[in-house]
Amino acid sequence: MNKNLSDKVIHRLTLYHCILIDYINDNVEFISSSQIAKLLHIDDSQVRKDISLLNKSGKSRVGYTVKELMASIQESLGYNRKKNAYIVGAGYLGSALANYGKFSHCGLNIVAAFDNDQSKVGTMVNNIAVRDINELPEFVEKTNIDIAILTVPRVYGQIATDFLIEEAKVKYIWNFTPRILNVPAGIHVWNENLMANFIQFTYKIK
Amino acid sequence: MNKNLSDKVIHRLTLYHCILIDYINDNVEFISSSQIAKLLHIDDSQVRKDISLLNKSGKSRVGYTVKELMASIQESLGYNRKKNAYIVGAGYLGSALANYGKFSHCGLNIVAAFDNDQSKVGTMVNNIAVRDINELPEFVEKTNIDIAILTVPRVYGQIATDFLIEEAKVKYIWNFTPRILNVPAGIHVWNENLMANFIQFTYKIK
DNA sequence: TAGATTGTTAATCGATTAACAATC
DNA sequence: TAGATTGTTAATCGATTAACAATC
Repeated sequence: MNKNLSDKVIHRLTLYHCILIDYINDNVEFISSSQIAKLLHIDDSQVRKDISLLNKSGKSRVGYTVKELMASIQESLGYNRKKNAYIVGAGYLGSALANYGKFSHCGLNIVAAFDNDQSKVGTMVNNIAVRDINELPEFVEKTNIDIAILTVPRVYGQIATDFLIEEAKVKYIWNFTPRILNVPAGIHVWNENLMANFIQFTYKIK
Repeated sequence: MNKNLSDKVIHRLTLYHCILIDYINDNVEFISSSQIAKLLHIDDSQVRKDISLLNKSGKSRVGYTVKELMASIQESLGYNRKKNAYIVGAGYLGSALANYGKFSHCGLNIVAAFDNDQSKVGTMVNNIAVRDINELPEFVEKTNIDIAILTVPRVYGQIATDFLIEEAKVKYIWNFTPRILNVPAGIHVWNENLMANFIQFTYKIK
């Protein structure tokens, strides 16, 4: 649909979506911009502006229809579009992600996991087989999957990235390692840097 | 130190810090603003401006001293300040976080984990004891820890939050549940919403 | 010296907020 | 009707980028 939403708008829309899930669960039919704004500690006119970008309209005196608004956000942001991916690094974090059953709600489908530790190869995590990292090129050749979830230890972050680019034609890397990956143009990296985030979170403490 | 850095500046400084770790490991003595900027795909004058906020100065023709710059960021952002916290919800994700040994690098010290599942209570994850959630109020009374890492299933997110606020005087919640928590003013929530982030990450795909 | 890099100001750009007419 | 809420414009605010003198 509309592919011109800014990163900030997209981010807020995902938060609105979270709130809408609760409203659906509570069987509430309508929601107002000020209700959303209050939960997120933002301005209500911003909420209305974001929603107007979806070409969705609300009702005066009533607000927005919860179900319609949720469907609209899902449609615009691609919640229902299936995105196949594989995990690289089947350690604690990789396994936790593999065991997180709810990723299907945002269209993420984890198809396989890879590791170089032979004691892990052949095991299963939540019905996902852990395979030898050397099988990755062949796997990608067959499946054309280009999203990697990178959960290797920090020291292997760049080496694994180089391997993914050269041998597995990766295009999207969801990076859980606490480092900045050096990648050529055209490869998209999203950093999920827990340590950095924690610093930001607790910056003001004490 | 300087407590007036904006969220955006703090975020970029944490990324610079990641890069500096690599430079230290590679025994490189100096780094220029354009080297940092290139890795992060941002403007080099922005890097210089951010660093100038630390009251740090570089050397013309040479750049910044890697060690000094890293120490300065750590000092300003509180990497070395110890922050005790406990985990609420010892499931896969909670356990993965407990097993993540490197949190000490950003000053995070996970002291305990709590769960309501009696089959988990009494077990250990990475030398951290899993305790009964009902022991939490007493534990907080003794330790005065006010940072909670919330890794319960989505449905228990708000209930657990209410409990933490009312019974455990929590002030900071690192929220890993995919929902918006309803909290009174004065309680700080940092959302680590993996599903929302994945949507944002893959928005432009296809 | 010539050349590379910082530090900083001014210009630009984008995002948020305020305000209010239109609507039901 | 009176009142609450949307939709949208204009005003404000903040963040990024461009430019360049100063430095070594």
